[in-house]
Amino acid sequence: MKRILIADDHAIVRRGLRLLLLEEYPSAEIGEASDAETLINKIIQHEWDVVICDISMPGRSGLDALSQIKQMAPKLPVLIMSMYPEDQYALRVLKAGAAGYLGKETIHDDIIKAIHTVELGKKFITPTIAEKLAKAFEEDQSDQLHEKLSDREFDVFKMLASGKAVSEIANQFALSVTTVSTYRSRVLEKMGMKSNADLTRYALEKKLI
Amino acid sequence: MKRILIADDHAIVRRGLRLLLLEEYPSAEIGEASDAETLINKIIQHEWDVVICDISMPGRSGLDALSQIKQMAPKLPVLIMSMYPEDQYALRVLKAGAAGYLGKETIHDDIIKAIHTVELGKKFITPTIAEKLAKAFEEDQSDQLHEKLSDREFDVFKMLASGKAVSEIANQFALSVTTVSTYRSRVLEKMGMKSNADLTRYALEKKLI
DNA sequence: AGAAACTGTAGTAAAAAAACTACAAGATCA
DNA sequence: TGATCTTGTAGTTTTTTTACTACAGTTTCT
Repeated sequence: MKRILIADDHAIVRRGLRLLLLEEYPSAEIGEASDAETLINKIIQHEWDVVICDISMPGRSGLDALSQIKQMAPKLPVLIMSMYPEDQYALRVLKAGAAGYLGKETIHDDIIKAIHTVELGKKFITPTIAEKLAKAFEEDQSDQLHEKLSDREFDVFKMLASGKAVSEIANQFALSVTTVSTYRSRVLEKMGMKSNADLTRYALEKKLI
Repeated sequence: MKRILIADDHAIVRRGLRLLLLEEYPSAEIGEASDAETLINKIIQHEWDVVICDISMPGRSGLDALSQIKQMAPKLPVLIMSMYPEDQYALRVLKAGAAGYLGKETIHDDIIKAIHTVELGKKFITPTIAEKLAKAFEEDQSDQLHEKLSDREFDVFKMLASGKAVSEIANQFALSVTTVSTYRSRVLEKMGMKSNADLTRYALEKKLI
């Protein structure tokens, strides 16, 4: 009698997933949430065995929700789904505590396998991701976040970290404000951070400024 | 043959000051600037003995200009004028390197006296300010900037320093965004800082977060 | 007691930033 | 050698932030 909670903003996806799961576990209890808030509430109100959560719900909230869940219920396994291929974001998601990453190539069997795996408290790692993990580990990527930045991104990063406004930076580099803004987004994305203050903290810690 | 540079955005004030100065120094060379940029340019182009600068030129630029001047020409004495009474901001101005603070009660004689004083490389301090200085010193105010904040301001300060957005804070305290924004302005003003990154740095240094 | 300053609060309007989107050229991986 | 990623760049639209301003209680000097 599994209790599985699905979070995705597309009703179609939820429906598909539900059918797929019921096929395997006919008597399972399936919950649905269409946004991060509902997801959190359902987790508070009820116990679940596994959560399957799309990362790109409205408002970038997949990762946010994940960290919130990890605080509230550290043991509840959360499988993160994504429409993106198994790129570097998979690592970030795992770092944030996900029990597994289901990329866009994921097929039926993978999902069932993933559920079995994470229920045992283990992580579901596809071979592709395993390799990335190994590489990341070797490069100690997690400790040198900023090395993943391109030159331009790094410039922008340093200036943001020291408190410069996007417009100031644009001015100084003679770029459009939106360009600098895009760099900022990428920097935050790549470094898995969400505010300039995080950048400042990081830079201070690493003595980059 | 004194060379005095006046910076104020009101033509009337510049004119009045010019006449007043010429009365005392008939052969003085008087320069005028109506905004911070012009002020900086005139300082680059020409040597001056004293600068008299209003603190509230368009865009909060009085203090900014002062620190820029202090970097370019550390020895050039800058007298800061202000329409505000000699309150706590006088201290901030002095801390930023001004040679003296001329408040709204300043009279003719004070200005002349101030010029004489600062030309000798000394600071022009009125008794009122001297007292404030002493008190500030005693309280080591300069090292405990955050103690000047009110409770609400301090709350907001901490949250800003840890990277919360104004809107998040407003939400959490159930206040209007503009209210929180006002607190932010006051915090920045009181602490003599200009960006959230400064707050973060300060808070980290003092281990407040 | 009275003036001046400080605090908590918010509206309006203007400015800035963020999210999204797009695209071409170069890098890379399979 | 294609397919996929990354990088540099920017426009549009939506959301946030900021600058000003205001105002009524409190507190604080004189």
